[in-house]
Amino acid sequence: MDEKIKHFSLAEEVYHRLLDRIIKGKLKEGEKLSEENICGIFGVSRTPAREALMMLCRDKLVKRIPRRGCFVSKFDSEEISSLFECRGMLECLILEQGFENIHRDELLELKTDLEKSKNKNRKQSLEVDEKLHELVIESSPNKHLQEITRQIIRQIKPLRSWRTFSSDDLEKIDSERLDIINALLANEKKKAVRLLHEHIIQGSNQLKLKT
Amino acid sequence: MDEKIKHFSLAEEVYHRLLDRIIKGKLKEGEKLSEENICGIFGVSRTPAREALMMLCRDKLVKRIPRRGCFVSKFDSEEISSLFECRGMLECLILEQGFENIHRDELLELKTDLEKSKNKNRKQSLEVDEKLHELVIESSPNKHLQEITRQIIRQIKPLRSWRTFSSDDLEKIDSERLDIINALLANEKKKAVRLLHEHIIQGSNQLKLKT
DNA sequence: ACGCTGTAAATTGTATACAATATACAAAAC
DNA sequence: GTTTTGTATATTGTATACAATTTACAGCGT
Repeated sequence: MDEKIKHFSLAEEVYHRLLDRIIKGKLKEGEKLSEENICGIFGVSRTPAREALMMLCRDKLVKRIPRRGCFVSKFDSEEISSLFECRGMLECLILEQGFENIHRDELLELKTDLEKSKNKNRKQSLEVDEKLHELVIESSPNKHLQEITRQIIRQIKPLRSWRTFSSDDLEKIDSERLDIINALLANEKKKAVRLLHEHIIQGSNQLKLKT
Repeated sequence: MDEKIKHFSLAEEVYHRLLDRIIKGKLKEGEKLSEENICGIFGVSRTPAREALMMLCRDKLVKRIPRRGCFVSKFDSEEISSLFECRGMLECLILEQGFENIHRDELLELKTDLEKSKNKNRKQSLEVDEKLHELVIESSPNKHLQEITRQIIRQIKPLRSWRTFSSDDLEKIDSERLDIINALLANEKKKAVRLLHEHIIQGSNQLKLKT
């Protein structure tokens, strides 16, 4: 499925494929990523392998220790809190300012998707989640604020795969999302911001239970 | 002056020296940074030169166009506004939450520095500015929010060197800073936040005049 | 004079070879 | 048995060689 995307360079291709593995949890936190290994897996030389690792370091998904190598980033409970709090602050800041810019039609579409995905597979649920937050982010007129918010979310992504959710959890999360969408549709700004914040912190708490 | 710092690798050393040149405006916006040139200047091979360029891309100070090379980032008037607005939002968000955490003693020290640097050289003025904003940033209990705020500021740094300020401008900026410090010392939170925001937007406007 | 085309030069992307350092493990000292 | 130390191995950091692509420019035609 990644095959369709044509990359400019091998480095980019290796980067995207490693990124995918990290996000999907196939590479676990703390795992060593040696350059030779990557060369072997993807059939490239060390140069693009190294560059791919540097890009993952930029995303904070990999940590490089000089002369010792690269490791999939590890997050303790405190850092998870910190990341989600930061995300919460940014998204709420955006929503407070961009509330009026959210398109009702996309919101309604999302609501339909959400109702369809209810009681369905987890993948669809994640897609709806991403769309909802992306809709919020896009409401900001400030591209840089958008970018750093996406950056924080990218950092959080792998965490979700390291945790399995109960169907109860999933249902609760879905209903939180529905509430947010409804508040947005009803033009209830303050409520929407509050719910969005609670939803994000809630996500943090569920992840921390596992750790 | 950079010589004192011992770096782990050549790549890091080249990175820091290029960074310095960009921030000081010795490398102008849009300028081509070919790998061979960098090799020649710093006496290293292409590998560390390339890696240094990648690090500058991470900082958004350099833009890489595939198969065409790297160029010092260029900012149009709109992007400058956007960057400063983003910075303003982040610093104000931090100050609103971290107001109580700002140390009075460091603030008083800074005030002394500011009064000493008044009517002195521009370099000292810049140092006071950095300290003030760093003091605000450190007041946030959230390390990630701190980091992304510093990231935005780093992106803005070169802009200042591309503009020469009149002594009137400098005096005005200094007085703005003093007002902020006084508001912080007087525990006038709302006023401090408002002044901080105005100060940052003011900085943006002064830069845009040139562009 | 202007624009097109093709070839040569220059530059980036990739692979590989070499150097410096860290890791692992075995032997010796306690 | 534990710790230390030295050597071999493995891995990262750096340099260089090769491939692919872009850029520059001369030559040609109109």
